[in-house]
Amino acid sequence: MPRSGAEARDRLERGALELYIERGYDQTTIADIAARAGVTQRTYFRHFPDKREVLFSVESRQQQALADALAEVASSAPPLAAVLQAFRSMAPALEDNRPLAVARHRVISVTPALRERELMKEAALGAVVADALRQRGLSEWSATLLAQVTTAALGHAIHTWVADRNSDINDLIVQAFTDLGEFASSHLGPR
Amino acid sequence: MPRSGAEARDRLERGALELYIERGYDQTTIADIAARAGVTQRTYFRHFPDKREVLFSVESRQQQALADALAEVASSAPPLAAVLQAFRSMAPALEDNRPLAVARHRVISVTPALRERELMKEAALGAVVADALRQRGLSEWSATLLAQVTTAALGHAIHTWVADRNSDINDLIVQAFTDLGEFASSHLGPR
DNA sequence: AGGCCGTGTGTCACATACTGACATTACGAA
DNA sequence: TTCGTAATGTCAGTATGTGACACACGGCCT
Repeated sequence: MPRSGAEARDRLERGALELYIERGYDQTTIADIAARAGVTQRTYFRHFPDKREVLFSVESRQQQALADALAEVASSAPPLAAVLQAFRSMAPALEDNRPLAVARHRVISVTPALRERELMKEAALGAVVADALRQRGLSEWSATLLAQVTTAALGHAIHTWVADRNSDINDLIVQAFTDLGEFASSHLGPR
Repeated sequence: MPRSGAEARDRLERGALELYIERGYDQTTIADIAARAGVTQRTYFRHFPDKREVLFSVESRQQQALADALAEVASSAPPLAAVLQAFRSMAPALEDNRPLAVARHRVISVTPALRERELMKEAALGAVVADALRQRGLSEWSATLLAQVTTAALGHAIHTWVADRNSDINDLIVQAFTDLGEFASSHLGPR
């Protein structure tokens, strides 16, 4: 009964999120997820490499979107501003499915195994930023440093966003970058 | 043959690192590690909760050391400077067992599962910093933001350090913080 | 229409990570 | 010596993840 395969994958994603929320990640088995989607365990593992990845298909799309956004930023823009602009361009897509993001976060925040994977995805985002910065001529050191730091700031903004139901992700991102600049220049080495 | 328990734990840690390096993480089984340490699988799992944690006993000591260092920094010091000082106080301990750190990094960098765990440990370090900053009166937002960002910078410094055999971790930490301040103030909002 | 082919799926068998329950051994204190 | 405790061993079981092979559906070509 293979019509497209994408449908089964979709059912698996939705079902997994439901089950993880209903009875918790540890109390959910792959067999449960597969059953709810009307497929076999083996089919689950053909769509996702492990039990965690089923929650993170969004991230790969985000990663691609970020790479595209970074490529489109004027090369004349200073590095930090370029990253900020790229991050802000992700805001609409995020706001669009906020409910899903909140649901996902509820599970992830109480499940160490999922938190680990989330950190890995954040690191992947950082790698994308680092690549872009390298292509803009920054040194290996500077590109990686800026990428890691800005990605951490983005992560913090997103975390705050999902925790506070009347907050705007765009504002939070800008706020994070602003505060960052303020702290750095006022407390360490004003230059 | 329970002499102290700590000895077995030690043998497990050393043996695991050896095996992970010799044949790779995926090609190593818990049974292998236990056998090399002269114990049973079950004993391994009494000392470590899973296959990854055996490489990260250093991190918990670092975490404690960082918490202590943060508590000792003069409360008059501005936040970023306080964090920097605490980070620098970890330098000697790091330099002391550099060879071990390099060996560990070799395995971790080529093993996604271990990289994930490493990110988790970095996040734990970030949580310690955030706690300290909250106690210094920073808002939840600022404390977390600064903690995440500075920890990312520290992580970058350490990464560079293990990759370059004639580098000094203390210098790299200072360099990271300096560059951070420079970038932030010169490219975003000079204040 | 009929036959071919590729992709998604089911089935089976298996290695390995982890866990709970209970028995056993070493070592130190009384 | 005896007793108690902490570390270990043993056993049985569940769950994750993987390889090999067979089957089914749908499109394509002639």
